[in-house]
Amino acid sequence: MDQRTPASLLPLDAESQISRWDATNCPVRDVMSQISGKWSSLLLLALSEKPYRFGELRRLVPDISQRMLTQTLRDLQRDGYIDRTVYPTKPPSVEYAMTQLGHSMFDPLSKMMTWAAQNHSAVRDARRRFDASDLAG
Amino acid sequence: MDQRTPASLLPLDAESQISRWDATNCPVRDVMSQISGKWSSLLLLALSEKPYRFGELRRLVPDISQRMLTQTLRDLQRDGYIDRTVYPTKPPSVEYAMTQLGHSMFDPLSKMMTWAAQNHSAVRDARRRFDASDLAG
DNA sequence: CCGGATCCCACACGATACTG
DNA sequence: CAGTATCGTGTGGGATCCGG
Repeated sequence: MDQRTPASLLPLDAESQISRWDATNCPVRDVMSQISGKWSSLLLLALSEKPYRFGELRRLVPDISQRMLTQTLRDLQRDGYIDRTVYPTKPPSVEYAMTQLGHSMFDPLSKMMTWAAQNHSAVRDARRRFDASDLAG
Repeated sequence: MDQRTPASLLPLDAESQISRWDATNCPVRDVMSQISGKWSSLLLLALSEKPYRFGELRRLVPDISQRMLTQTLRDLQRDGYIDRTVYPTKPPSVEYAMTQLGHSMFDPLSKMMTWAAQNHSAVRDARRRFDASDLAG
């Protein structure tokens, strides 16, 4: 099925690799903790298509609060995934656009999201089975 | 089962897609919220190689607490990514092994982890630049 | 050896009101 | 329009002790 041992990173001599990934020294967690926020992936999905303005993003993701929209966009900008451009028009408008780094990151991320969408029912089934069988014990 | 065109999922007609992904109705977040836990990806990385016992995993990820190791393994089992087998030996031993579903999920996940490891420095640079320039203002 | 039970805290996230 | 400021909460996660 899948060829494991991705490019290089995971030669998976686990004893020598994983043991060094403590909390303060793990690049994977350092990078992914941002992406795995509640709204990051959805905003990246939107911006992977084309740039959007603040209000547009707000309408695209209706159940996000202004606070979290601002904060998530700021964090994504901080990590270099998106650019923020202010146009000093009469009512000011701000446009967010995905950077090159953001696109290169969204490529594998979108595959994760696709997998999640396609296998959602399988995961839900596994959960129901687990809850039904093992919980009473 | 998936009424919402997840197959193509990302043709990114955002107006018609994202707006429906509210908190209670988003398969992507439902699946990924588990994976994006602090320890899930590391344990999946270890188990993608070969099965491990509880104590072995504990030694592989030294800074994890027993509580979180137990809980994370339980959640991964619940979602169908790993199997748990108890051998009733004198001191009981428990082995965890990745399932087929787990391997199919780890394939895109490992690509995300590879990207994170390879682009860690770029992200860190972006952060330093952002903190230096924008924070004072 | 493999956990469960309990206590506790930090922080992500939400709701609301206010500003340039 | 595009944010900031403040307050409150749920929960992911750590430390520790207890049990089969």
